[in-house]
Amino acid sequence: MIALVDCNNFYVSCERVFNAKLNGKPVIVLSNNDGCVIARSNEAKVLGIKMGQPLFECTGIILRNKVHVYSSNFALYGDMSARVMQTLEQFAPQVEVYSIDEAFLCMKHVPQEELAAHGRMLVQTVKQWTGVPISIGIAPTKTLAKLATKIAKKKPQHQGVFVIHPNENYDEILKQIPVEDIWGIGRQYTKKLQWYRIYTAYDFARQKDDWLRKNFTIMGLRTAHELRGISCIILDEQPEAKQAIACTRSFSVPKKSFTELMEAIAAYVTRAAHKVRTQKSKAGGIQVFIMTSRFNHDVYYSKAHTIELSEPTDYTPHLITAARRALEAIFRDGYEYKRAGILLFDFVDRDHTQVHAFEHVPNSAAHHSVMNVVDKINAKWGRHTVVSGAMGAANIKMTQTDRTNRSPRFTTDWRELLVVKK
DNA sequence: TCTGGGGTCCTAGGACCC
DNA sequence: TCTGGGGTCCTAGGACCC
Repeated sequence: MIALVDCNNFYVSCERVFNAKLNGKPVIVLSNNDGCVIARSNEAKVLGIKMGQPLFECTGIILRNKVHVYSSNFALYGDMSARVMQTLEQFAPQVEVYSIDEAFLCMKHVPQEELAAHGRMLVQTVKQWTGVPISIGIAPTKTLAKLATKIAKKKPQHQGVFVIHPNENYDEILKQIPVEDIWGIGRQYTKKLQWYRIYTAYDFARQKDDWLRKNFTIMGLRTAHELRGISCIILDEQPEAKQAIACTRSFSVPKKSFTELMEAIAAYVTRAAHKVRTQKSKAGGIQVFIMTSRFNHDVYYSKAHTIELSEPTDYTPHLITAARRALEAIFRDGYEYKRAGILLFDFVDRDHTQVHAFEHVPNSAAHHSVMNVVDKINAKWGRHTVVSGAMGAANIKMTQTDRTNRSPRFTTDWRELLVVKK
């Protein structure tokens, strides 16, 4: 049996841990630049605020209902996530951290008849140790565990836990689940399924294998099997190193000049390169992309350029140089760029890199030491203590993004600890 | 006026090889 | 009228996830 633990309205719950006044009130958390709604308390959901909705579309609702609005504070959410995961790891032999607010747990050490009670114990413990409310679905497969979690959330009588037992007939449960609520069925597939008059998880699971395979690829077939109780997606405790690492941002104020864009891109490369070093890889390629607002169709410009590096590297200055070449290839004067980003990929293991036969790579050991020292200093004194000059002052803290209502970094910055009493 | 960011996997089709 | 038949690799694009 597999359990899926899902933190309820995670970002909102993180804010509530440090601000009890928010309990019972409508609260939302916004994306970068305070652009879209990315988390909502139950009270905010009831008001009709949608996931991903642009802020300007719901200002009316917000003002009328005194909705509490927060800019995103990922330093806080990331740290709270780690606390939740550490707690879970004490109660399960295997834990797969699936996202910032979700984890799959192996439940095979718990007897069938004790699963629900065990789940309730986890709910209580995580709440007590971290302050974060969670819901748990337990089932024979990951896809069913996902469904079980949805049910657990919807019905308070379950106390945050819902179990689908392998031997029970759960057709009635599947009949209540619309196809769009199935893990792996998104917007396009929902449309397609409805066209075929397939409306519930029950309908979907009953379709013939070859038809599923043909219309929804191997992924759709796998999903159907999982709904039938046949496990196809294994618990993956240690996911592979990433195949690509990206850093992209929208700008609150559009950028027009090459210099401005290049400074932003240097900042993104710096971030991504640090992540690459953390997973002990070197990147063999880099892609840079820039685009104008995708909502203005009259003057839309969007272009990407990829550079293959002659030698895989994790050395920030080399990556910035390559990024500059890529930007030179796609930059056009006269546009108002609204978004830019970089992607690093084609990773090789840092410790097993092949040296190019004819190209002498000078100082590669020195480069390694430099990056090592930079990373150590930044880990100790803060991410922006030593940065590349190419970034430009404005980009050092990526301050081009607006976050007017960010809460303090309660758990990761000594200067921003929660003040109980002055 | 204002619209997030970071990933994964699969498939079809073309290039190329023997 | 006939016009080989498989492979592999790469890429772009489309779907999905949170």
